[in-house]
Amino acid sequence: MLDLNFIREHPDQVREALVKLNTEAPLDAILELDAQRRELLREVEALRAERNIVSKEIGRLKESAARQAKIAEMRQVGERIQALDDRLRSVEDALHQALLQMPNMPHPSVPVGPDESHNVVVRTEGEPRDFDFQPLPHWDLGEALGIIDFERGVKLSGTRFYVLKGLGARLQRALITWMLDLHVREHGYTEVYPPFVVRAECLVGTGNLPKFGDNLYHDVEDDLWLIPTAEVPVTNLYREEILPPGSLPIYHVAYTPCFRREKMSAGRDVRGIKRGHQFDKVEMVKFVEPETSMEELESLIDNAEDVCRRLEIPHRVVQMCTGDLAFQAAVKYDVEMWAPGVQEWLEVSSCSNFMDFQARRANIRYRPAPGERPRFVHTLNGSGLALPRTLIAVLENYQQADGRVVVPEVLRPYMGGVEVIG
RNA sequence: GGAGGGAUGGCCGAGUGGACGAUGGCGACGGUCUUGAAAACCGUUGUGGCGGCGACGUCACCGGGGGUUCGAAUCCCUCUCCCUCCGCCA
Repeated sequence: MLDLNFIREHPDQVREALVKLNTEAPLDAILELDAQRRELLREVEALRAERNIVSKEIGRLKESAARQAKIAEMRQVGERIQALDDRLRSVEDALHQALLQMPNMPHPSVPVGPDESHNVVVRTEGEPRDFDFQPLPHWDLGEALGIIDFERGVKLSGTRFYVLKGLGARLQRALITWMLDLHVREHGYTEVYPPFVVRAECLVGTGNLPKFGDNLYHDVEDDLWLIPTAEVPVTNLYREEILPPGSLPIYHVAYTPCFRREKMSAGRDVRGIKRGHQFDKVEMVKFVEPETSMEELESLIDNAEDVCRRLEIPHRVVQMCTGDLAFQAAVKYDVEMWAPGVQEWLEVSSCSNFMDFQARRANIRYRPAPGERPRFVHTLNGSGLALPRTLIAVLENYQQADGRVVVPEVLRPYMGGVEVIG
């Protein structure tokens, strides 16, 4: 959510940003509703002040004609307050709804462009391996090795579901545990195990609702939502809280499954395990002081890249241009691993600085020092990493001519010493 | 799932229609006293909206929302959460 004061004072900046984002939002409605709200507030508060004073007088007066007259007078005032309150409430509801539709403002450093074709490759690390044979895509490797079962996944749950089996399941579990250990031991994160279903408020807090409900699984009976990412429960850990002085920065890392209906991506990437309705992810979430958030973003990206480095898989960092920026993000970088089988760069991590956008929605504040006024924190998050795509990259980069897959060095202790799959 | 009891400030806890944004205690912070500390004593100690350059004024907030009333922490409705007992259960 944007600061209403900011919108009121800089409507032209906001309008300009919307053009850069190549999107639309109810800016004019917000300005209009805000003006109405303030006018109504002024009126209703003056009446309330009057009523407060006279009501106290009434309490002191003995029963008399004068007292009855004042009561009658205040009854009228009460009716006017009631009427104004009703209008005020509907204006505030409409204003709030409109504000929830407003995307974050892009950070000044974000390159301007209409769509993903204008994203910028910031750096590339590692050399793609030289193959003396034709590297296979993971779906062929996985099936041949008996570690991915697509058909039975579909039998159980429909399209975009699959089953990992044997050393395939083990490899994913090894990756998860190793990544968690890496972020906890080397990068200073505290591990969190959150609920996988949340209330709607949490999704509003992170920015998934109300705009992107189509992409979520919703249990109607209990009105709970399956999380699309650990970002949702972990960011909302401190919803409606004022963190005491000295709390920041907070670094959390969580492993969770993620559930996405993918209605918006129907038909894309249907082959393999790249895009499923359910996938695992290790997610890093940071709560920091506003002044530090851009540096914190750098180290967050580096933490994600470190996973790639240690797995010895080539990766690159891509900065999203304004037209490809997520609704909630002020800045966003993707980390992509090279996958030689499918011959593409796979997005294994998405690292964003939301500034105070989520903090406003979720009302997450901190107190800089004892006695000082609370301020909104800045929130950031980044995958560290998404499992299916990392699994793809491992399988495809470490495949041998005979179809077997070598286990990356760092994972062997987590694989019970297994060095080769197949 | 059934029955009952609760939710008040950082914490504990009083308050059942009018001087209550809220008694008191604890904690924290500042001060007096002291060589220093403790004790004692004094003081400070929530969040947000609106108006104002500002001192400040004003409105709202006693779990959330709605209602009754001239007036609500207090009465009514509703939702959420917590606790106790019973049932079921990995």
